[in-house]
Amino acid sequence: MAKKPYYITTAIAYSSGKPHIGNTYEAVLADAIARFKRAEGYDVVFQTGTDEHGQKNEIKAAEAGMSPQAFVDHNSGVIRQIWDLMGTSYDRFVRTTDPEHKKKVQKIFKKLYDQGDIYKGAYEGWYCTPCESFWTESQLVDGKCPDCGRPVTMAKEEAYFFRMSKYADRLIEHINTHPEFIQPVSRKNEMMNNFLLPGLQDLCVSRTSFTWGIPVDFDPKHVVYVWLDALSNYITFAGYDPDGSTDEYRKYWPADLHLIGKDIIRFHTIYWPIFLMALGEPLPKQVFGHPWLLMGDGKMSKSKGNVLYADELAEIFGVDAVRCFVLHEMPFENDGVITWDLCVERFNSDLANTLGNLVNRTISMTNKYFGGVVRQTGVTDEQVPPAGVISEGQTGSIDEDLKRVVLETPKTVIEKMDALRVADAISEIFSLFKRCNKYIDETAPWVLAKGEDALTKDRLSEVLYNLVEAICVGAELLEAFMPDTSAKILTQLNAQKRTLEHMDVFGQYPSGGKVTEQPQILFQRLKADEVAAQIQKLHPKEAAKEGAADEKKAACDSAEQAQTEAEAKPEISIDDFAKLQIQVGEVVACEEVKKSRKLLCSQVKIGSQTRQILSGIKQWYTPQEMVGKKVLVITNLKSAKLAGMMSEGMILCAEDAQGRLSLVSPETEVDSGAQVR
RNA sequence: CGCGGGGUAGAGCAGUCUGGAAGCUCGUCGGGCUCAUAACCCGGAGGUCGUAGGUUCAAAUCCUUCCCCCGCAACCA
Repeated sequence: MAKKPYYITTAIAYSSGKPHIGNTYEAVLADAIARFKRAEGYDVVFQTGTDEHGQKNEIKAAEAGMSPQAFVDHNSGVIRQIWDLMGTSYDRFVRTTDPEHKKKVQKIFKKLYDQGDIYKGAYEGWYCTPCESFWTESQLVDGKCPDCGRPVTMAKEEAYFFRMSKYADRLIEHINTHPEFIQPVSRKNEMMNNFLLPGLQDLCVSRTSFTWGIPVDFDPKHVVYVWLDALSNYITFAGYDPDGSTDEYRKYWPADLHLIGKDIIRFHTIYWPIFLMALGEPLPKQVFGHPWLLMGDGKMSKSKGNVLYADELAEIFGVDAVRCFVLHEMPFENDGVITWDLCVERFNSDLANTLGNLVNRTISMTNKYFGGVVRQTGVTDEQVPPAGVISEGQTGSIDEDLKRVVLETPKTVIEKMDALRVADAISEIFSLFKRCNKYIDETAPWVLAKGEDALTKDRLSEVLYNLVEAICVGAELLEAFMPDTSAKILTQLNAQKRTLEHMDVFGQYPSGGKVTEQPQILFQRLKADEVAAQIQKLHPKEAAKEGAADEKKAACDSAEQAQTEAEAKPEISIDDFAKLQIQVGEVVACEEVKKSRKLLCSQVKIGSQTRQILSGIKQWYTPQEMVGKKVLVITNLKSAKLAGMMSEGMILCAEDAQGRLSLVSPETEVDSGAQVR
C-alpha cells in the first residue's frame, strides 16, 4: 500500500535580517512534526523558506549598498543556515524570488482579475514606509506610525483590491463545519467575532510605491502586494499552475498543516482560504497558530534588547538541547517563556540527570557485570524478588509495570502529537526515562551482582536487558525532537532503528547484543555561573546595561535626560509658526473618561469662553490635580472626536524619552486667555 | 459595559469542556543507595485553586458579582 501523503508548511520567514529564536522555534516545531509523521510511515513533504519581496527589503538593501536581490540572497542564506544548523529536515526550501513562483503568481493575479475578484481602485491615507502600512488619520499616534512610531507620509495609490466579502459566507460556513480548521480552537472565535461577522474589508493586493516585488504583468507599474505573493508559495511550489497543475500537486494538496505564528492567523484563516476559494482549490486541512516564545517577560524584540538567537544558544547548550527547550517549554495555547536560567535548569535536570545519566549508568553496569553483553534470560522479579527501594504506591510486578510503561508511551506520544501537543509528547518520553531510573533503584543491580548463584546472575542480566530495551524505545521516540541524541543513544547501545508501528512488542532488542565499551557523556552538567560568563562574552553591551540599571537613581536620571533627544523636524518660517494660536487656559473642571485608559476630559477656561479638551495624561495626572492649573492650549486646532467625546483644542505637554508627560505652564501668574508667541 | 486570554505551593504549569480525595516539573527539607554525570530513589513541608455569593449530597470545575494581570482593538488634538 502506498504511503499516505502529509504536507506540512511553516510560514516563510521575512528575509530582512537574522531570525531570532522565536522564528526558529517555528521551523523546529514543524520539523519535529514532520519527522514524527515520517516515523509513523507518512510520505511527508515539509516546506519552508523565505519571503523576499517588499519595500522594506528594497530600502534595507539600499542602505547596505546592495541590490535587493543580493541582499535577500544573503539573508535567505543566513536563514537557511540557521534552519540547517538546527537540523530541520525540510524537503523544500522555497524563495519567493524564484522565477517559477513569480510567473505563477502573475498568472494567479491575472486569473483573479479576469474573473472579477480583483478590481482596480485607489488607496489614500498615511503611509509608513518601514511597516509598509497605510493608516487612517485617526489611527496615527502623534501623527506618527502607531506600530513603530516613525513619521508617515500622505500617499495616494492606485491599487488593485480583492473582493473579500464575496466569499465571506462560504468561509464562515467552512469554519463552522470544520472545527479542527483553526487551532487552537480559541482562535476561531477571535477570527469570527473580530473580522468575519462584522464584515470583511476588501484587501489591497497591489502597490505602486515600490518596485521590489512581482510585477502585475498587464499593468507593470503595480507589484503584487505581499500576502498574495507570499501565501501563494504553499501551492506554487507544490506544483500548482492556473494553466494546469502537476500530479504531485494533486497528490499533496490540500496541505495537512500550515504552521504559523499567532500574529498571522488572520491572513491564513481568512485571506488565504478566500484566495483558494476564488481559485477553485481545496482549503488546507488545518492551520495552527502557535504561541510566541518570550524572552524573560515581554515579547522578544530587537528594540528591547532581549533577543536570543538559535546559534548562540546552540553554541552553549548544543543543537538538540535547544530543540528540546523550545519544543518542551512552549505550552499549547499560552506563550512560552525562555530564559538562560531556565535553559540551564532544564539542561541539567532533564537532559544530564534524567536521560544522560540513565544511559551512562546502564551501559556502565552492562560492561561491568557482563562485558557489555545484553542477554534476555526471562528471569522475573517473581523468581528473584527486588532488593531495592520500593515506593509505597508500587504493587505487583515491577517488571510488568516497566513493560506496561514502555508499551504505553509510544501510544500516548502518538496521541499527543496528533493533537499537536508537542510539549506534552516530550514530557511523556521523559516520564519513560524516569521510570527506568526508578527501576534501577527497585531492582538494585549492584546487590544482584553480589549473588553467586546462576539464577541471581540471570536475573541481573534480565534487569539490564529490560533497561536497554526500554531505553531503545525512549530513544527511538526521541528522534523527532532530538535526532542527534536519539542516534547517539542507539549507537551506544548498538541497537537497530525501529519504526513507530512496531513498538507494540517488548523485547525487540536482540538478546546477546553488545553495548559500547566506552559510554560517552551525552550532556555534561552545566554550572549556572559558567554559562553566565559565556553569555557575558556574547553580549558585553547588555551586561553593561544591566549593571548600569543597578546604579544609584540620581546617576540614572541624568543618564536618561541625556538620552531624551527629539527627532529633528524640517525648518519652518515665522509665518508657519504664526498659524498656531496658543493661549493660556485655566482648568476649571476635570474628570476621567471612563471608556479610555489614557484620557482625561478637562473644561478649560480661556478668556471668556470655556472649552472641553481631552488629553492622554491619565497615567500622569489625577483629575483633582488638574483643576486650577494654568496650562498652554492650542486653541485653533481643528476639534476632533476622541473616545466618542469632542475635544476642542490641545493641552501642551513635554514628553521625555520614557514617555513621561509634564504639563507646560506659564512661569508667573498670567491671566487666562493670554496669547503665547 | 469593545474583543479575547489569564489569576491553582517559592517559581513555571496541567487539571475546568464531561463536578466526585488538589496534581506535574524545578526549588526546598529529611532519609536511602553507591551502578552512574555531587547523579539516582523514597518521604516531608509548602495551596482559603484571585474575591464574594449561588446551584449541588459534592465545585478549581457549573451560574452570578467584583478585583487584578496580559494581548488585540480603541486611543495620547
